[in-house]
Amino acid sequence: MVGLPIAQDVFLEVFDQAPTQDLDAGEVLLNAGAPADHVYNIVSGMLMVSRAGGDGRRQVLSFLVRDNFVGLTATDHYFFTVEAVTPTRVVCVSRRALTERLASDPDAERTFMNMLFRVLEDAYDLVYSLGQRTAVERLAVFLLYMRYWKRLSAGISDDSDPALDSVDLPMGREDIADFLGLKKETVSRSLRQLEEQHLISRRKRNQIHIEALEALREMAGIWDFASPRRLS
Amino acid sequence: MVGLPIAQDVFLEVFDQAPTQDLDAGEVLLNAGAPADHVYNIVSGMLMVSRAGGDGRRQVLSFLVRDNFVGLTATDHYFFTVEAVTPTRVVCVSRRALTERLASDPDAERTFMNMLFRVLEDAYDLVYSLGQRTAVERLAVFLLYMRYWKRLSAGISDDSDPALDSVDLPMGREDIADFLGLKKETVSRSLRQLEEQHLISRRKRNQIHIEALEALREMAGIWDFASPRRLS
DNA sequence: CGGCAATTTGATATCCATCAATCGGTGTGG
DNA sequence: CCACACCGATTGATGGATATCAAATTGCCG
Repeated sequence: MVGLPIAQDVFLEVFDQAPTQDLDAGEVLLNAGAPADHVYNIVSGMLMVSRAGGDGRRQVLSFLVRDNFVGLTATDHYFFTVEAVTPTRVVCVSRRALTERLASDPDAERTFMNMLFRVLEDAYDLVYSLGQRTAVERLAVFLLYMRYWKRLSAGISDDSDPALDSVDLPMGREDIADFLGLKKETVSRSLRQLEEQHLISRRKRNQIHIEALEALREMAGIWDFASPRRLS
Repeated sequence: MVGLPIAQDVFLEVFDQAPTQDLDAGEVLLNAGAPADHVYNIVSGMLMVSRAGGDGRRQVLSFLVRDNFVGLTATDHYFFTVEAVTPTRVVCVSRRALTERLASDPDAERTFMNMLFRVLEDAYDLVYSLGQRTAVERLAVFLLYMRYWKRLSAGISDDSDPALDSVDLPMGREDIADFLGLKKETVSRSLRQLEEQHLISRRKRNQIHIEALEALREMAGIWDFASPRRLS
């Protein structure tokens, strides 16, 4: 539905000869309310999925990177908006084509359903964060997710690879805030707080050096999550 | 995975000759960490699904009623706890049996996947509530969900049926609080506030009369949700 | 180098949490 | 049938975390 990390081998075939589409940073891929007739797979870059209330409030539901999947819904209209955070390339497949592929290939269908479960687990992780965790804790979790996404994007298999010591934050503070149920000022202050505790440091505004990974994990309380494997 | 409103016709067959199990109020059906070898379907009563952090914090993920489905995960261990809110009867099927049924019946599999999407939409509704809405707004949403659940449980098809003017809150204030990311005192005060605005009234402690349905919907902002159909 | 937008920082306000009674139903025993 | 005790809910008083409003600052791009 919203974002599915996908086992490449299963779906490459469907997406292989599909047309690609390039998006600039900030460009909208699809809008809430539009007919949900296509699904997309990310080749490179980063997308942001969000849902807007009628009164200007907005909740960011997820950030998606390479090999994630976006655009599937239970109904025939999207109920979320997807836009590019960085320049992004996607491949585009009609919903029908995907459905047919799944119907004709039980293996693919099984894999697909497992991915749905993973997305659901991610959603519940977010629920736990928003319902139970403090601002600094949410930021700690977020940074670990960014680290994981970087690992995915770069295809790094070794968790202790030094390249993962720093992570970029390509999205604005307000996007982070709307993801974590905070305000942008609070995001700033919480980052500062992590810095003062020497868990992170910053040279450039949007690049975070992780100084104390284990302490950050401690603060994030990742063991309270369904998918700690991905954060550790 | 956590709670799936299920199209009865598709699954009755699997669950038909399955053994039933009765739970008292407060009794635990399954514990986080246990091997995930069974799935359950609710016949009557209400279950509560929750996830506990290592430090005593707890997030209630959902309340489930008749025909909802519980116990499926992507991994081989439950990562949530399920307990009965009211006396509850469930039917119990081994995970293998369900998997086989789904593998052999494309229709069932399709239906099942659609239900997964619905669960996911519910999870994102909760994310929106926790991230963006105030305490009173969350209570308003919660009451509308309770109304919907009552409608499901009682099998009422007409949304304007006067039986739906009142809803029971069989769970304690603390359970509601942990579902909505609040504290029990705030739940009390928010209910009082809804009462003072004449949106609801109370005769018995756990029975809410909905005095102004449309105003309550307004306050809940249900149009900001993925599944407004179910709340209206 | 200068201007602009995003971020950070500061001061204050608000909402919700916390801590502490009190209330009110419910069940039990006299 | 009433008195009492218990437990959850409510209410009250206060505190703390985050939001809000308002500068300053930074860094980026022309």
